[in-house]
Amino acid sequence: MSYIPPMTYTPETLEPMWQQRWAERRTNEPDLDQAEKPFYNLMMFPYPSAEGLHVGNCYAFTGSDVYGRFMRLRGHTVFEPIGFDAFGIQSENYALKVGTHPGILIPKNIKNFTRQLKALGGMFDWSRVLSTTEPAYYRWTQWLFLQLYHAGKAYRKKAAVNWCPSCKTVLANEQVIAGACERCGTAVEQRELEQWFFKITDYAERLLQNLDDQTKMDWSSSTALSQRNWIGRNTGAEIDFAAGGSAIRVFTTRPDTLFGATFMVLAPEHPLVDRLTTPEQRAAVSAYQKAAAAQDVVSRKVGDKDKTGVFTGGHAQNPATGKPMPVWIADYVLMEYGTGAIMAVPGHDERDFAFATKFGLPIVRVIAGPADSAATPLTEAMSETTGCRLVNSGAYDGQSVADGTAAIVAWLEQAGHGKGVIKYRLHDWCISRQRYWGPPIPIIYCDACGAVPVPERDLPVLLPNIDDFRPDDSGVSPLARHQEWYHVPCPACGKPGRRETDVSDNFLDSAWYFYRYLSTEVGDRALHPDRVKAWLPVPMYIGGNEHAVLHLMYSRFIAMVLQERGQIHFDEPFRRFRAHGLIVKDGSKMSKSKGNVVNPDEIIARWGADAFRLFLMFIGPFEEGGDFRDAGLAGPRRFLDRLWDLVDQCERRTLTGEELHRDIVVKWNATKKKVTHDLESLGYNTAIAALMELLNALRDSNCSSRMIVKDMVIMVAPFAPHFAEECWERLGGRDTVFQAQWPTWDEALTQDSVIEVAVQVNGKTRGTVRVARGAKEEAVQQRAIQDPAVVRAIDGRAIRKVIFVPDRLMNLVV
RNA sequence: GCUCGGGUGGUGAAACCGGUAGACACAAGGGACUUAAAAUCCCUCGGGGGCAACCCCAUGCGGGUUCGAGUCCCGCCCCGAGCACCA
Repeated sequence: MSYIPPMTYTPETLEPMWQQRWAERRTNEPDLDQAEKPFYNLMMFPYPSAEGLHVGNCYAFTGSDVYGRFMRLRGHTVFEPIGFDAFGIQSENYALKVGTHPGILIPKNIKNFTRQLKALGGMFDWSRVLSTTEPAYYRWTQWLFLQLYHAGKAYRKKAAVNWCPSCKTVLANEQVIAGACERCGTAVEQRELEQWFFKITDYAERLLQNLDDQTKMDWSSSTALSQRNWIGRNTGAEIDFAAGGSAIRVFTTRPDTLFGATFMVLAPEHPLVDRLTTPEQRAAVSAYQKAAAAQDVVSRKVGDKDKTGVFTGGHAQNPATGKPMPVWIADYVLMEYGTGAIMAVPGHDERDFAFATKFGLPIVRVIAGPADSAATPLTEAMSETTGCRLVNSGAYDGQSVADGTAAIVAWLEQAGHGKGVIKYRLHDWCISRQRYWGPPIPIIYCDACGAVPVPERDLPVLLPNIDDFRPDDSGVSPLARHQEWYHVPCPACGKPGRRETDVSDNFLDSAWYFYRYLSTEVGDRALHPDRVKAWLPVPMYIGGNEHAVLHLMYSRFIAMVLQERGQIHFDEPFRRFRAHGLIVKDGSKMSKSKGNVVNPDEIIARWGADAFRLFLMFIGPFEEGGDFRDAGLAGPRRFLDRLWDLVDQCERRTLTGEELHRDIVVKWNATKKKVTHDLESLGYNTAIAALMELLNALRDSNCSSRMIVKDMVIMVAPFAPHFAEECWERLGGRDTVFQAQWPTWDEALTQDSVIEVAVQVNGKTRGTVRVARGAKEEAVQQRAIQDPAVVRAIDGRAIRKVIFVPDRLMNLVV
């Protein structure tokens, strides 16, 4: 007899070996044109930061990968692509900080990310990897801009940006800290610049309605809710107030309070301000306008401020009461929402109340609650509506808020003073960035022809590789300094033209990357029609809720435009979306300043990627996240060690069902059922617990059935792929465990034939009885009243009532 | 301020539709093996009482509904996330 050395589980050699085999055998590179049951398993692609993969990335990718591998074992051809979202302000700011060109930094970061992602063992198709910074990619980002342009969904207008007068550069909102530049601390002001916008507001209603369409969208409810709030649908009315020969148009959600509108407030930059201002007030008004403009965009909008404002000297007329209303300007009214002007109803709006109180303007009650009369004084704004009625409102007195609203809107329409309208909080998408690190917007300005789109054949508009990519005091993108790039003939008339020097928003890159994965090797188009038809929309998208509104909303919008242009066959790109939870460390958020950042490389080196993956999926419900504690890795690793030994000892001969212990057979079938259901619903933590239970049961009963062990290896494969591959091979499997069949179970064998039923007396559990499954009430009761503890609890009293839940519990009420 | 999500042992967490609260795992303590340590294996492990069989208390707090509540309803407190002068 030859000596067989004990097999030992060594992930540090085994994992790289399998990663290499997957690459050599092209295990994870599906044929996109011939797939029988295609399944597109998408996860949000990472931004390749200099720090490398963090635990949050690992968590998200593992959770998504587990699902993809599970679907593959269930017989689908799974496409699981990966790429890098490497353009944008994050990369650029980091490059500025370390003083290295992003064109040098990014490839380095991508290389590091690639190494780490491979070490984590994801089922990625590395033959189709992409980066948004490659000309072969952003050529199509620019093409996409042109699609929107030609669809009439791209337009230019002036909009405010944050401007640091010291750094002489545009700042993103997140670079403004408490009204000051994050780098130099100088007070930030706003500047008006011509920028490109996409008309996402044209789709507000559709974006909202599709959220309720179960056939198109099955999303995490929290994500859908964020989108609803972001779109912010409001019903109300637009009302015109006559003022000095023209009309001030306002939007209100409370037309029922029209009789309580005692003054008007315009945004400082409202176009009518000039005309309404009287000579005596002119100086004060211009000073206020100037001060408002000097504020940065962020602090201008932050609430809880003291109300400020200036009287213009002009008046408007309330169409309902006929009374004159002084017209004020104040920065609490925002130009970009509604019409930039409001009718102020101080009695029933908190902000208007504060303003009226401060400046001594009249406050009138027009809504009364059940306990109020028309004359009850208002000590604060009253915004309740339920059970309330209109007062001091002429012919409308006594009507409910709902009836009054309808009646006043009807009167406004009939009298020509206004109409009922729906407004959305959603703003058009500003895609211009006065920056370097992004795809140049493909537009050329010509004195004769205006803004001319770059012809498709001239794409990509390459981002020139300039050394000085810093923003400077010119106030325009650094690209404007690159003379030979900047000056270009007009594509329409051939006369000298100038390129658009802004680049597009990073979110445009990520709004379409999942189409590009399907055509990475096809150079001449962004959308591969047959593959788009076969693989999209995405059946399962997993990502972080931090992208609930921006990325996910923009991707939906882009799909709607592409569908209208006949480029794709759907308007909702993500059939299912699931948001994963957040990983914290020892109870608090991981951050560099706290020094509690976990380095995945170290974890993998110490415990192995499989143990790491198993641990991440085990620490809590995937959609809720969990708490990372280093000690916790021991459990999953021990589980793998034990399963490894079991594979080692497992019997050569396959035992038949009859030879196995009944308890084990039940446990085995119940586990297969539970693990399958849990994986379908991303209940990874409980699926792993069930596998651990089965392993414990096998060990306790000294059972090493080959049949069961094989099933366990398959079920553990989504979590611990390298481990499973090796075990599979040792059990005589070939090629890859991922071509195995997912285990099936016998429903009749998922429960034991004899079960324990709890016996309660007056709702308190006093004992249990073992009865045959499905036992009748009488039989259970007969056994129950023999239990000594139950007898004691009944204490000779008569049973008044019996509650019986078959196979679970009996409650005797005395 | 508004809108979501969440409060269960020393810790991470389980608990199907209202039906035996604490599965699974970590940590801790004790034991076996070992010259020793590591690893491994076995036992204990919400709190209190009792020699014991057992009994009482316990899912953030206070009420309620129910034969029965971690789960449902009402009112609070705390933590996390998002939105925020949106008319």
